[in-house]
Amino acid sequence: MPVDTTSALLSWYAVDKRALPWRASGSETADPYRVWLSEIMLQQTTVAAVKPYFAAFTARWPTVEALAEADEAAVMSAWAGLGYYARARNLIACARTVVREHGGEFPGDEAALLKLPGVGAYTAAAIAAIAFGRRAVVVDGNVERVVARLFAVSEPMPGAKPKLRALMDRLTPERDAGDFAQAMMDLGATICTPRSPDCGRCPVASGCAARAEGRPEAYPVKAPKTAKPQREWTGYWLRRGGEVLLVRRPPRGLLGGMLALPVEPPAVAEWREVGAIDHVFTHFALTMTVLSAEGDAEGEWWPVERIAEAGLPTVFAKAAAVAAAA
DNA sequence: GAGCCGTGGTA
DNA sequence: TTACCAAGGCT
Repeated sequence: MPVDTTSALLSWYAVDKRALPWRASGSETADPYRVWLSEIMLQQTTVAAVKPYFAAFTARWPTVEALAEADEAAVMSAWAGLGYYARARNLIACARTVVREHGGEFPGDEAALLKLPGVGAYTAAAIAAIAFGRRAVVVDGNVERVVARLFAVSEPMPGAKPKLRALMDRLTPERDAGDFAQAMMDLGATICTPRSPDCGRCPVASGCAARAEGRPEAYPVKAPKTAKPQREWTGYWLRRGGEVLLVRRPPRGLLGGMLALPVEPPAVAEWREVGAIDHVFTHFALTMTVLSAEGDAEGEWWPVERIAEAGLPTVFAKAAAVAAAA
């Protein structure tokens, strides 16, 4: 390579890194709690979406001890709208594990981090490197894309993952592994983007094999995706005076543990159709017909005027908006 | 290993 | 509008 890719990226990052709320500035030491919280929130989620949730969580629960003592329903409600709700369930379990089994201090070892709920290979490596200065090979979607382009890896995903990790291992320095990982992720997020990489601004373009081939956006190679099935649900808006019936969904699976509208009919006679909403999940598309009635049943009764504070997942927030307007 | 698991932004 | 995509983890 014409330039040392690792050194060039570290130099670029020192000057052009993004200022992010969970990122230590200047000579500050990264707070493992904030690094962990941000990494969990950032899983498959954009920086822009995470920012307000990170601010709200750190204001309300400034330490892992505070989060460990939090009411579970309050945490689930605070997470509402961010998606992938298993992350919130694991967040609580992880905070309690850190307090109970690690004296309230996050472990610095990658292997110990990997045992925590909700912490997988990527997150364990990221926390070890960023919050504890350990050398760890951090591989996320950005890293896979950047590395696939740097080396023009032609093997399709996900089969190429081991090769991409080995290449990242080769690039990762002994010191500054955390900065290097964040440099790779910043590069992937801002310059080496999926659809239209801005090679003119890239600090390592001269060493990029995909750039040399002329089609950097062709990497990483991916297999075609299958179409999403369409599903139909019915949502029930049961009113009792100024209140509406909500139910707690089962602890696992789709929207697990979240407050929701019933999707099985409460035993009420006179249902009236008030509208329908469309929503797209990761693996299926949904049309939900919304029925309304007056009556009584078992569950949590919530004031209709304060439905926005209930912490409903977006699909049910849409349905509630349709029903409340009818 | 492959399917499950949300949401909002972008082209 | 449709399709793709984002600092993945769990089973």
